[in-house]
Amino acid sequence: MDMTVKGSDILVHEPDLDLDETLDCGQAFRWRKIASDYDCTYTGSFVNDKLTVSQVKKGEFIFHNTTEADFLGKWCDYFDFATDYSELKRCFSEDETLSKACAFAGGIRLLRQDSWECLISFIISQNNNIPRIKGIIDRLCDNCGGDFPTPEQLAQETPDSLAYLRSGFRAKYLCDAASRVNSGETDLSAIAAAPIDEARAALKAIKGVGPKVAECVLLFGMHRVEAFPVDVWIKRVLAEYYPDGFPEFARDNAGIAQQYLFHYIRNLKE
DNA sequence: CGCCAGGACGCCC
DNA sequence: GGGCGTCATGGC
Repeated sequence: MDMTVKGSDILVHEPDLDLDETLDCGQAFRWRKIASDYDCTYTGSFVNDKLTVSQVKKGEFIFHNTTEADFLGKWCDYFDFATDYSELKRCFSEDETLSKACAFAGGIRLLRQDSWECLISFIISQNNNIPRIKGIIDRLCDNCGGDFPTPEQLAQETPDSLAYLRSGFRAKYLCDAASRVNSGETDLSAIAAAPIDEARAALKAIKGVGPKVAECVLLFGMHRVEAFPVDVWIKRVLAEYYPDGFPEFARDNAGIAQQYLFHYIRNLKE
């Protein structure tokens, strides 16, 4: 990645990024495509820091109204620009299916998201579809003036007071998660640094957090790239292409491989 | 209309 | 420990 400052914008060159593939692949739910004269433009947030970012053409981006300090201190990390995805894809391409998945959507990057927002978002995601997940999270943030609620804010709610979310049976899970995080009973920073099995167990102590949601929080919210969320789509990939198990060589970055595979299988028409 | 969704829980055996 | 019905809601 290289960057140059141009007025109030930051121009970025990064071949291993595609905004559509990265911001609309089911890892984050608060990015919205807006009309623009560029290839595509998205507006969204990291915690409560807003950003509008455009893809001018393949591999070329504009981070609008961003200072160099903001870019280097925040967005550079969020987009995981320090990681060499070309090297990762070369490694993955040893496997035939992974090779196809990387070729299909080579511009996916694993965003380094906020653990609290991820926890809440993926509790909402269970047995749900992506458009409706986005809608519920929209209503949650609209209720907080456009920002994502803090643990303290959400801990004051009850399943009844969250009825406006229309999140169904998940509302009671949101309340349990908020209560535990707000009280300190669940320490997300400590979990992020804990051995992976210990971290899994601590997350699953929260009501409504099972194996799948725990893996998503570890992967997307704590950047534990060895975490491997298995949903209905990945189950299909494993059954169809990996009857003898997922390749050992990709295990340390299984979560990133999972992102390529998830996007690949979901968009494969036949 | 019926089937499904980036699942987890509670109960049963 | 594994299998199955249930849980709200709405996208398609």
